[in-house]
Amino acid sequence: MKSGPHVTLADVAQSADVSLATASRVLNGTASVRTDLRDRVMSAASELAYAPNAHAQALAGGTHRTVGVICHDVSDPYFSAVAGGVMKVANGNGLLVMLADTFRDPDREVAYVSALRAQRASAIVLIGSAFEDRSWERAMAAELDPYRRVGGQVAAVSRHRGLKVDTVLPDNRGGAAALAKALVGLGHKRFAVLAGPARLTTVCDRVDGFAEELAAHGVPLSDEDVLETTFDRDGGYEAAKRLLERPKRRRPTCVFAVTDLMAIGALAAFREAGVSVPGEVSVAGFDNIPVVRDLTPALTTVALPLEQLGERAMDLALKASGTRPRTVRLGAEVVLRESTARPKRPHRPL
Amino acid sequence: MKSGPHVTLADVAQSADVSLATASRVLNGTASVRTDLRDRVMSAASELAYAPNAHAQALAGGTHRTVGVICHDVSDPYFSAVAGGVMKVANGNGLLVMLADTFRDPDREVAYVSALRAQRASAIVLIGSAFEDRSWERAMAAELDPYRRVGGQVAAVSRHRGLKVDTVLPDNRGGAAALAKALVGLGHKRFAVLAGPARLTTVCDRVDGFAEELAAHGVPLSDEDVLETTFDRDGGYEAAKRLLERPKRRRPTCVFAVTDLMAIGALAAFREAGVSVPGEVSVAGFDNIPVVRDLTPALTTVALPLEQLGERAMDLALKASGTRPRTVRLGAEVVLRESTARPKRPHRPL
DNA sequence: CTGTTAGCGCGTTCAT
DNA sequence: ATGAACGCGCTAACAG
Repeated sequence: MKSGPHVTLADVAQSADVSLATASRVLNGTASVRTDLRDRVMSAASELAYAPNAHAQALAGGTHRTVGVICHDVSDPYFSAVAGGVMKVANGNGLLVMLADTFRDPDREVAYVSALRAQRASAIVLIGSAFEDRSWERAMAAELDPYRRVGGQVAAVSRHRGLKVDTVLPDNRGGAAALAKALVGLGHKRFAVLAGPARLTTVCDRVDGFAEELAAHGVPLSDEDVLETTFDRDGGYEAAKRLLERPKRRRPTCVFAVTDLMAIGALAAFREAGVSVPGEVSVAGFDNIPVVRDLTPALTTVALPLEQLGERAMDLALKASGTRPRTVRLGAEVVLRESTARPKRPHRPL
Repeated sequence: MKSGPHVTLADVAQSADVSLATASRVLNGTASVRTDLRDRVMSAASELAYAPNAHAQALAGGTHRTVGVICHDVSDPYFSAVAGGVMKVANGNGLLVMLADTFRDPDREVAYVSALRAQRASAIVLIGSAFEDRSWERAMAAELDPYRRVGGQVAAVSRHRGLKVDTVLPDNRGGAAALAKALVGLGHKRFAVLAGPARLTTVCDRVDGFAEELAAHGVPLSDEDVLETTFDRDGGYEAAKRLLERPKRRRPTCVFAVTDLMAIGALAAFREAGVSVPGEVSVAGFDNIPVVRDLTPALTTVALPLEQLGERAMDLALKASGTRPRTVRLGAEVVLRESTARPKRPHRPL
């Protein structure tokens, strides 16, 4: 911004005919000041529409009331719900938040941490699943470590392997396992999983938890039954289309999409193809984003306390951590709705 | 943040055995410096994990690379889509954005502008419908005017009566009118409108546009056919419930919810009550948030270019405005889908 | 209770 | 090409 003729504290002080210090004191309520001076300063400030320079305040050792939030994609309901939780407690604590949207670009994520560090944000909250990538972790750590060394707080939602940060951990594994169990209990024996990029820890955890539970029940899940696609609605749509290309007898009776958004895409694909859900195929998602209960059929999913995820993360970031990174685990709960049912033609074991 | 022992430019300079000025020059590429010095500074900086103090930079007259965005509610798909657009172009211009969530509290909105002003944000983008409220407008103007006087850029999405700011204006009125026309064309003669708080300009524009077009076709819309409720999914649900309390013959054949989210709530209420859509009642929304095409029945709505709304607003905020506030109008387009159909039992005029 | 003054970390003239 | 010094706007010691 091409610094216009900003009104400064000095202007206010002069206009009120008091010293700089006095003006500062009344504006900040730091110390008591004679009433008449107080009034003069206040009216001068409002007269001049004075706005303190936060940069100068910060520099002079005043407080930083700003925290940073790094989010994969605000327009994804999952992330925006979590971000909402973060903002709620930030708001409650009188904090300003700088919300960065990385558009799912790992590099941009690192760049933003750097920028937030420059801003001297008092805390940084990382929202979104981490990338399983050595060099990325190294780059991230190179920013985060010095930041924390000078007192910066960091908290993350989801598992970040290499980073030793406070984290709020939804039970991806357990939730997926519980879902698998419920689905097997319904009688399904032939599954497909619509998975996102394997480098995302969230994807791995969910797929693994699901697969292991299936295995525990003696239900196979071959590699070709796990379709990797993009981590969004269109990914789910596309993967479901692929499934539909298979001959009917080789199709699964139940499809687990690792996120609700992907499940929504899958539902759309099935509807277009005239494949009835849950008549011909059951569909389940994960997250329980607000809209899925209003779908037809309402989506079976694993419910995560989305807002809480954000709230707890901000909580962690607000109270200085002691020695080791803390972990807050939040439960996941299977919500059976209409998109899943007993399979029509139960598969016999081969 | 309790200022830890931050690494400063001076530290880097000393460690590299050069002057402060030299260190500054290489780090900013401001001027050419001898290669060996350059290298020494660079490695010292990286060795010490130096992060420039953005506050000091800003204060010293350097550039501000941060803009502010004020958003009603990030977890509402409409706002998050628009916010996504804003972030996209901010990102593209190397800007850091401070995203504030007001949780639909008008006062908080003013408070945030004040904070952003203190941060010397180079631009402020207002996302969300304005409040038709004299004293609110006054308070807002009291912050905005001085801000712009010193070169601050302001842009808003939606109509803000009292504020003379650059604005991106979706065609709420025209879109609603076009929708009304289409619905009348389908044969509907008895409508209900699920409206949000009348103080929101967006609500007014949509309701008025709809009502006027109906009137133009000789279709009445009495006051009791416009149900005021909250501006969210639950509001739509609740209002639809109220509709269902009426005796069947007094029910509308078509319901227009002023936002898609409200329409989703209404759809849920009808489904619960066993009222078929569009069999017994047609439902239409407004906005075309991503998920509505995936509903069953897919929702008829008025499509707004949500991301573009944000993009254009950021564009406006980035290029200094000349004299008078500019207005960018963006069209709205009716998208007929399955949630609307010809009424089963066309009403005869009384 | 009030005013004066010394930095906070950095960009930027000025000399050199 | 490099270095010394000033000032951005403000808070927090220190005097008075």
